[in-house]
Amino acid sequence: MEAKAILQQHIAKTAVLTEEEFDYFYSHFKPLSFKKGQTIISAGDKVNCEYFVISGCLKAFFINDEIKMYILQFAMPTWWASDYTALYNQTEATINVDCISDAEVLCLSNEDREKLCKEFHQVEHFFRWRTNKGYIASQKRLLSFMNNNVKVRYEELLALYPQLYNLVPKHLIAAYLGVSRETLSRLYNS
Amino acid sequence: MEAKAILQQHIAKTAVLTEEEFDYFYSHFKPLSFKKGQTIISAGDKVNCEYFVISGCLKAFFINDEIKMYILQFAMPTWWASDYTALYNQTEATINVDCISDAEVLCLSNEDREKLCKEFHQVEHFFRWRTNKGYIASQKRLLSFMNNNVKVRYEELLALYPQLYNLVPKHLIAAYLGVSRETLSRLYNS
DNA sequence: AAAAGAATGTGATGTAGGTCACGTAACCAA
DNA sequence: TTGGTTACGTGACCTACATCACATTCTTTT
Repeated sequence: MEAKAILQQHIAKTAVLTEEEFDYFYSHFKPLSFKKGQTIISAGDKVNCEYFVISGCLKAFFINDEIKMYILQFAMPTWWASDYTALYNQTEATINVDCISDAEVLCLSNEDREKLCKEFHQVEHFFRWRTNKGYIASQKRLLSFMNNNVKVRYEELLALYPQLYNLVPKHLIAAYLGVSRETLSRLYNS
Repeated sequence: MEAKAILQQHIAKTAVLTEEEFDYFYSHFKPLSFKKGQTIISAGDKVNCEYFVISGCLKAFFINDEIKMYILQFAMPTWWASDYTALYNQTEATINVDCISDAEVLCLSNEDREKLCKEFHQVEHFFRWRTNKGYIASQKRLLSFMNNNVKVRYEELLALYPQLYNLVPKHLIAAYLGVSRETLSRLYNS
């Protein structure tokens, strides 16, 4: 399936748009292809867009002073990714986004999103719903962080996204769970 | 200032409503008063409403099997609180909400929110913006959890909400930070 | 096919924070 | 005012996970 149809199906779950309206909506998205390892957003950048994943897998991550990486999100097909703090506040990126595998994405600028939200009530509805989903997921992850040890969190993650196990190197899973790769390695070899 | 004016001012920052529209909007909110210690949502409840705080302070928290409490959110005036997972998925509450001090709130049902979002594009806009704020804050807290030790998180929290220091007992601050009260106590006595 | 670079496994040792136990002070409620 | 509950402090000890160091794959690149 091509990009347009994937986006259309994704949107149709929450918003009702005519073919014409969707065509217009879609015309604001810019298709981009990236190779494995390529960077989409670097800390320090001006952030203008958010990215809808068509194929492949991205990661959104933070690097601290001691050069340790923490992964905020893996973005698989039909997921969205960006540095939303930077995007909404028009500040410099503190979050990086790059490609775990070759990836195709659709890029939507902040201004275009806001414009489309204003023009179509249904588009605004869609984005409210999407953010809501994200918010709920984020709260759940936070709770799991406070409440569960690494082992439980690891099992939770694999139960939720079994694809990750083969797709993503273990040290990135560790970076998502917020533990050292050594600890994770010991964990599942027992 | 009374409840209506507080809500109006809060909404006006992101949504444009005429006086009449706002009156209609406001008519869907039910004012409620609670005493310190009273419960608003208990785990297991059916959750129908979200709550906008006019005065006082609420906490939204989770209790695990070992009867340990983790606080997801303190809700101060002009903040919203509920068990959003339960509210949106129409499932039983897993999160509790209760009153840290006497509190006045405005209660809005899930159906009314959705109805108002449908009727007024501007209301939908407001709720998108609100959830967005929440999402960004939640991501930030998650990152701080992974990246910072308790001491830094404690200082971060007090810098962000200095009122909490006097308003909220220390063991609740500990429950928000996800540490034992003993550790927190040792921390700020050094 | 060789060389270089990632990714992973595993031991030894360090440490932040948890748990348990007990004491004191503050705050209600009758 | 007295007894009970809640908040807070502090010592002794324990544990999950981090860090460092080095060995062993597995993957690219040339």
